[in-house]
Amino acid sequence: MAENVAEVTSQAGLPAHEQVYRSLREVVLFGALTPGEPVTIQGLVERLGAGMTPVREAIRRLTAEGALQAMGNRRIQVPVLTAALVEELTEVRLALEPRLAMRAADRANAEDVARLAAIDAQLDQAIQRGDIEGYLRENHRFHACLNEMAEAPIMTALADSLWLRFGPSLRVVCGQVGTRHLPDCHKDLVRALAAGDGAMAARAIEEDLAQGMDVVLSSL
Amino acid sequence: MAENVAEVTSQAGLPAHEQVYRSLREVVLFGALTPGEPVTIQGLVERLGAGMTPVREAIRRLTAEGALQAMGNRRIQVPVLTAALVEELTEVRLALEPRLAMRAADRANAEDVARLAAIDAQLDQAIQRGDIEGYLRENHRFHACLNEMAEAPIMTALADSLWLRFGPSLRVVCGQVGTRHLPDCHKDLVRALAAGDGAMAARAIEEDLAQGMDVVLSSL
DNA sequence: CGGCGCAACTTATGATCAAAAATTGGGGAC
DNA sequence: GTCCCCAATTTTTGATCATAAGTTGCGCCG
Repeated sequence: MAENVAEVTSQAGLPAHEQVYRSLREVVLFGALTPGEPVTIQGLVERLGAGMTPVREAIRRLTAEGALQAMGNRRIQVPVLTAALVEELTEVRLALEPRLAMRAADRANAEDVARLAAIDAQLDQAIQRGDIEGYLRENHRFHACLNEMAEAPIMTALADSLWLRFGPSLRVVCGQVGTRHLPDCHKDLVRALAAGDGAMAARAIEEDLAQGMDVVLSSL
Repeated sequence: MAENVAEVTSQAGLPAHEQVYRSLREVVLFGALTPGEPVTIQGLVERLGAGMTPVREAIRRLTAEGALQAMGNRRIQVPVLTAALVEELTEVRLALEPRLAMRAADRANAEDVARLAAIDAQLDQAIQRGDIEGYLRENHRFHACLNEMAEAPIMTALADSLWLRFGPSLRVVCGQVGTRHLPDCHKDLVRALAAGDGAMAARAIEEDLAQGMDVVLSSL
């Protein structure tokens, strides 16, 4: 091993701290780290083949977004969710994401809808395959894409940071229950977007979201 | 000059990057920097008497929270709000803060109410005095205190990060219109909390918030 | 008006010092 | 004699700095 900054993410031209940030973000999002697992600077320095400063900056950034948690005694770990936190996350997501979906419905053109449908198709395949990593990736991509369509940078950023908070737990859940029985109300959503029906889009995302968070909650 | 990390904030025992973060946060929040003003690492190094690494980390953190903005060409500035952004900010705040107020109303005890009332009294004094800095500080403290009472860490963190986004503009506005004519629906809110009336608290905060953001919006 | 060069700033490294955590060994209790 | 708990030591990790190298932007000269 000992290759450079990351597996796939490494893009020349970007500053090292940005590359480290993206790698680490993916790591958190798709569950290479489990909740409670300690994150050490030096560990990342070795793992990513980067210097201390970029790693340090990336960690601070992720910490500010809630993806990592700084313990009092200068140690850092992936946050462990409690039931109360999951409920709060659900409440906030329910406050934000339906709004985003509604805006997206107002703005979506045919090309956008096709893109989403394509992602959803890949998602289905991943589910059929039982490919957890694939499910997590495509599911996130679907929502990220949808949110981006809303053209509401602040809300989108917030929604993204929320995702970082439950990503690791989602991975754990998938490991326990497999990819079947996971929510997928995306079909309704795509239909709603195609029809430009904001209210229906909001309801679809609400359903998807509530189901997803419920699975997380039920796994403690 | 050349004293240590910051005017008031400097607390021994805290890591330097934390101290720098707090100083810089206050600087942004209470308008020592105006929107559009460039933020340089070296400038802060000199201004705060800290090393590069802590400053760098603080900047990344604030950037992740939306308090600062990274231009593509590695330059950093205080974000400039557009009308669209202010509207979005208003929408998100309206989605979050009434909820927080409602929760706060459920939990507030007499002591909490007294604390808020005390802050509000100080706020009134600042307004009478025409003390812009005081107004900004106490106003923020009032809302921060209220949000904390809701015992919803995630929502509180989000609300705080939103505040960082319009803080600088709020300062500009105050400079233009003075401290009179600024919204203050805090009396209603304190009453609602004392009565444990969540709906009323939500309405009060909604009003306060809408008025405040309106002032910001009207100043472009 | 376009291109060159200077100056300011950023990025990144590696060394150094400090603080926690992990480990190990000794002493006492049963 | 064995086991457990505490304390000193070792080791790992974090924080910070000084500095080297690389960019960017701007202004000046042709």
